[in-house]
Amino acid sequence: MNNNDLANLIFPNINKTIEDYEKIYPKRKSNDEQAVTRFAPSPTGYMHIGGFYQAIIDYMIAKNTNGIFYLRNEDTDSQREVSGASKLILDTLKYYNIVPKEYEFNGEIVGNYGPYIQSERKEIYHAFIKYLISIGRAYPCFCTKEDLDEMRSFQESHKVRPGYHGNFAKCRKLSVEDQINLIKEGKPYVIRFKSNGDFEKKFRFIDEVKGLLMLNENDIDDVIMKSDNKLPTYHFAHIVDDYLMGTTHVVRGEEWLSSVPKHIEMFEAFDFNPPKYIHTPLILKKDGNSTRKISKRKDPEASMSYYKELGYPKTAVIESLMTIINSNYEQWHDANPDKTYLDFEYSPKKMSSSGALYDLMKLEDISKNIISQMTKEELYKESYEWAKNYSESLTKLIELDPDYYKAILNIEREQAKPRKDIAKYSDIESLIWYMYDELYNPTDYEWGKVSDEQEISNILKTYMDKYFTTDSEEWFSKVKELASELGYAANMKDYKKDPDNYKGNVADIATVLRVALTSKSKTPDLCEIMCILGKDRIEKRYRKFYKD
RNA sequence: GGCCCGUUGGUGAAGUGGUUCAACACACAUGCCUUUCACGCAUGCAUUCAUGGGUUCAAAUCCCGUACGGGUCACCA
Repeated sequence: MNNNDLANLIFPNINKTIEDYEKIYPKRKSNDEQAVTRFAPSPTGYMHIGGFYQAIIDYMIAKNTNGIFYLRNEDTDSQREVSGASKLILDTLKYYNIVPKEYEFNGEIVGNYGPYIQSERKEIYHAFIKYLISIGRAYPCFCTKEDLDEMRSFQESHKVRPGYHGNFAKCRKLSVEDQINLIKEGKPYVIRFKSNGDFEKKFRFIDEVKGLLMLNENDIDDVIMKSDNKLPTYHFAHIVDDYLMGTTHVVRGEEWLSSVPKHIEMFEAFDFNPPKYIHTPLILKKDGNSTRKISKRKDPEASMSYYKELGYPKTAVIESLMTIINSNYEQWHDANPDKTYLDFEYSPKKMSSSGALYDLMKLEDISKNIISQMTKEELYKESYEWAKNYSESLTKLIELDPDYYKAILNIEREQAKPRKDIAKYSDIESLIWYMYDELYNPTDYEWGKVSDEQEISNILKTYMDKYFTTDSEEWFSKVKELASELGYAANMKDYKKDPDNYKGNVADIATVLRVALTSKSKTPDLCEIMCILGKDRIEKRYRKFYKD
C-alpha cells in the first residue's frame, strides 16, 4: 500500500492529471507585459467598497497593459453564500463599466478558462489534490472539531504557537494503511497539505506595494479540502485557479499578507511560479477616536449600493477611489483633463502602505465638479435614469414636463464657470422644488433685512407695475432703478460710502424679490428663475403679499 | 500572546540624506468679487514629519529601542 493507493481510494473517479488540465487550459498567448488580473469575490451578500476598489485596480492593470481582467466566483463556502449576490457583483461592475472580459453567469461561460465558479471546478481541484497525495504532500486528517479545540486550548495554556504543525499534526504520522482503513470505515476526513517548511527560517518575498519583506516559512498543515462538500479552501483554490487561469497579478486586501507563506509553499509543491502580489491597504473609517476597517453593519457607505442610491455619478465614485489608490491621480488628471482614469498609469509602488480613511467630503467635491461640467441634456438623462429607480417624486416632476425640468437644470449651466451646487442626483429635488407650483406651498419665508409687510408689498407692486422684465440684458438695471425710486442705493459702492443716506441697498430689494418668489433667501440667479417661471406665475406668487 | 505591517496637518498625501524638505487636493478660516447662495480669486492653516536615542558636516528620509494603531493565527474568504 502506498500513496497512490490512498490517492485512488479517495478519488477513484478522477482520471485527468495536471498535465491534462495544462493542455485544456494552455498558457495564455500574451507577451510578458500583458497582465492577467482577476476579481474574485465570494458571493456573501453585497458589493463592499474595499472589493470594488480592488476591482478598479485589477481593471486598470489589465487596461494599462492591454491584458485581461476576469471575474471568478469564489463560492466554496456554501454556508455563507447568499443567493443573488453574484448577480449583484456583476451588475455593479457593469454599472461602473468595470466589465470583465471573462466571467460566468447564469450558465453562460464567457472565456476559455472556465468554469469561473469554484463550486463547478471540483474535479479540477481533486485532480490536483490527488497528485499531491500521490507524492506524499497531502494527507487525510481525521481530527474532529473537538480534537482541534483540545489542541488549541493546550497550545494556548502552554503558550506554544497555535496551529496544526509539527507534533501537533497527529494525522500526518498515520501510516498509509491506517489512513486507508479509517477511510474505508467511513470516518469523515479533510485533506491537509503536508508542509515542509520551518517556521524558524525566513524567506524573501516581494510585495508590489510594500516591497521586500522577510517572512517566516509556513509549517502549518492547512486544510485544502473540506470534509462535507469536498470543495477546496481558499488557500488551495487560489493556487489551482490562478495557475490554470494564468493570473499574473493578484490584487487582494492586506489581510491576506499573513497567508503568503502558505501560498508560496503550495505553489512550490507544484513547481509553479507564483503570481505577483499587490496587497492593498484597507479602507478605514473613523469611529470616535479610533479608526477601524469600514464595515457594512455600521457604515452604510461600505456598500456600493449606497452611492448608487444617493445618485453620485459613476465617474465621481471611481475618481474619489482613485485618490486613495494613487494619490497622484488628481494632479495627473488636472494636467490631462481630456483623459479618463483608464488612461492613468496605475503604480502599486505609489500606493500608500497604510490604511486610508475614505473621505465623503472629497467625493462630494469631485462629484460637484463633474456634475457642473455636464450639459443639461446629460444631467437630464442621468438624473432621470436615477429617479426612475430611486425617486418617485422626482420622476413625476420630470415627466410632468421634461423641457421645463431641463430649463431649470440649465440655470447657470453650460457656461465657463458653471454653478456647483449639485453633488448627487438626490440633491436635485430639494434644490428645485419651488420651481413647481404643484409643490410650492411654503409656510416659512426667509426674509432678510426688509421684513415690513407694507414695504414688501410696495416693493413687489412697484416692481411688477414699472420694472418687470425677463430680458437678462436689462433685468438688473431695472432692479437698480426700482431700488433708486424707493430710496435704496442702486449700487453697493454708493451705499457703503454713506449707508445712512439710504433705506437699504439693491441687495435688499433683490432679496425681497427672491424670497417673495421662492420663499428661499438662497437661490441661483433670480433673473433666470423669473424667465423660467414667467410673468403670470410670478405675479400670482407676489400677489399674496400685496396690501391695499 | 507569537508573527507581520504601519505611524508626515482635520482628511487623502508628495517628499527616501542637503540645492524651496514640508508640494498638491479636500475640509476649515478670513478677505475680495457679487442681487442672495454657490462659483471664481487672494490669503491663512504641520518651526515640523508618533517618540527616545544613534550614524552623519547634514535626517521626515539610514539604524536601534519605545509607544500607539492595524492585520493574522478556522473544514471564512
